[in-house]
Amino acid sequence: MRWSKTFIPTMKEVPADAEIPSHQLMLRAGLVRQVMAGSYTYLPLGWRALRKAEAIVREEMERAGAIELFMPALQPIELFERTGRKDDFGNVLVHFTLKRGDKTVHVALGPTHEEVVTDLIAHHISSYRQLPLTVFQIQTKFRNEERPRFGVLRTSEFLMKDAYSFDRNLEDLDRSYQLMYDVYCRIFARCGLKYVPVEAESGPIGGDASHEFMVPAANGEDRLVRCTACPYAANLERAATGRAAPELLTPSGGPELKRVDTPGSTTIEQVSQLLGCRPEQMIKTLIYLIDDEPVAVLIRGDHEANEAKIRRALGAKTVELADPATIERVTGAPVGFAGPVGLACRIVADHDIPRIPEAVTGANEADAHLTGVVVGRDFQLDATYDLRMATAGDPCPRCGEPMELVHGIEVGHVFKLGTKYSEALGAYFSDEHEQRRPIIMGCYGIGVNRIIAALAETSHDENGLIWPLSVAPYEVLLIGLNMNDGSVVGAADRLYEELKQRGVDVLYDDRDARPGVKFKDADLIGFPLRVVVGAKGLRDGAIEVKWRTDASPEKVPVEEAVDRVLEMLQQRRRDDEQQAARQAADAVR
RNA sequence: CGGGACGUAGCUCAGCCUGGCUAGAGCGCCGGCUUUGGGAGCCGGAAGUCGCAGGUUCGAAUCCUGUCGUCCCGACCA
Repeated sequence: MRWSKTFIPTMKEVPADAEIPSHQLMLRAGLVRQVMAGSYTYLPLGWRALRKAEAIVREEMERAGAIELFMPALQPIELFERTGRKDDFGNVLVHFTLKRGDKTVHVALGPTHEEVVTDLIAHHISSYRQLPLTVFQIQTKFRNEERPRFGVLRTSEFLMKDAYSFDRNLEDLDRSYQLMYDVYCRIFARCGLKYVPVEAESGPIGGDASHEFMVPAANGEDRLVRCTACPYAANLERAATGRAAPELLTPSGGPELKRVDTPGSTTIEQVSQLLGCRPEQMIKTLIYLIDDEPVAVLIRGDHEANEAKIRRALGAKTVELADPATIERVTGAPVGFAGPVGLACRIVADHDIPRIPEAVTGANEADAHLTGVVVGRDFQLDATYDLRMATAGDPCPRCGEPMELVHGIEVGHVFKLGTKYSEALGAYFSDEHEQRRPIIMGCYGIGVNRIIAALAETSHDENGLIWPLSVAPYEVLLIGLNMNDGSVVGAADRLYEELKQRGVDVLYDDRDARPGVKFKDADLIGFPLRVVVGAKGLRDGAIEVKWRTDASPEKVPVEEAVDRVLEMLQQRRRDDEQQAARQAADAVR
């Protein structure tokens, strides 16, 4: 393609509305343009990159035996009502009514396709002989995000590869799941992403039923915890800590228990400021309704409660913060003054609570707190649990080494669904014993746009983007430096034609622009391989070849140029492929 | 949905506080000349409903009210 014949609106200045690197660079490099908050046009270069990522996803899915199909974005609302997800999604679900003659049709734009695919399978799979089956599609999804942000990272319309597996039993599901997990590793590795598979909340099935694929990035919306020594990694919701349960003592002496006035101070910050103590000295007393019973959960002042951990620790079904009326009834005080001393309800505590030598807590009375609180003397605990969000420095649950907390971009998610949808939508099969059983499902998503955005976010320097060969809009940029110089134009034109003929994915910058402009654009967009034809080099019969990441170019005789370019591309492809295989193998391990 | 910021030319922004003349600059764009290895120089030119609506005023980009839009923080995100 000739630059002069395509459409690449690059920008020298940073658009005021873009804050994070991927957003700024994708706009400046002419990859995307915003249409409104949360929706973007993919310009020719951005679309090419997106389609290359899509092709990698498709190729690997098919290699793993998944079958591609294509479902409609427009779906009957009734399917979402049958699974209860109309309410679950709430405002996120885009739905509206259409007039058809004298009928009104209530439809939704698919935020995902569990309903449609399960309905399809319910109609056409009835025997164990037809299983297992994994289908996938690459399709536009719609979600009315409450707050679209971060450029193309969080949009209300996006390209998603979603796959669904159908199995006879849990063992087969494990196999399907593992297959998808492994494929995801290959996909992200081939796309040149530095990804981390992390454990995620598993939902109804439990165990290792869900993993997210994260790309660590400072501007990522999600947070993950990973061990600095071993491969353990989990999202923040899920991350366990390897803290040991402390010994529970019943001391008698120690500091004096005192009641102090703290008028109007209900937050950790206010109280610690007023009393001159540190948040880590304080005990946060959260009144939860756990299976509808009030329970006080004790968390250190500087920590954050993790409701999933509370649910698991207590073997509960539902965990929700109590309403103000309940809190007042249980503690005898308004919200903000709860404390464990003299509290009537059940009390559970995080491991860190007994380690506070001299704690500050609410006094269960308005406008008052207690200081000098000693666990085991002023109130009793029978056990402690891991009930809080992990933080940086916590010991790894596998090996005990310190963990780190980093932000990440979620690019993929694999999930064991079980029978939620098959039961709701009647997807049953007869097994070999003539038993009618619900089909066991798994679902597997990849945000294709996010592959591009995550690359832009993590692979750039001060001059612009740096694409891997595999998803670059074009692999090679050929620059004719001075298009008023007949010899340059002649040589560059010949080179372009020959590269094209040899199947090279090349963009030819044939613009009548100054060299500086062309070099800056080349770096900004970040084409992997740059080939320069200039008058200077031509005098010595040479052109120049340079990788985006190289400091200086290599001179190549004009007559060897095409072969050299092909050779370099081949070599790089081999290297990338090997590296991807190694990375994928590491992750699978 | 709570909190904050912003809206003036394609882009980045000044002007607004303290109302007043043809509404400005840089970049980009168009034409001309010069220039050609890292966003060139000179000359000339086109381009703006000052987000929109209403109000105050002799007079509004500027003050007031409303509204729409965008961004950021938080809540939310099967």
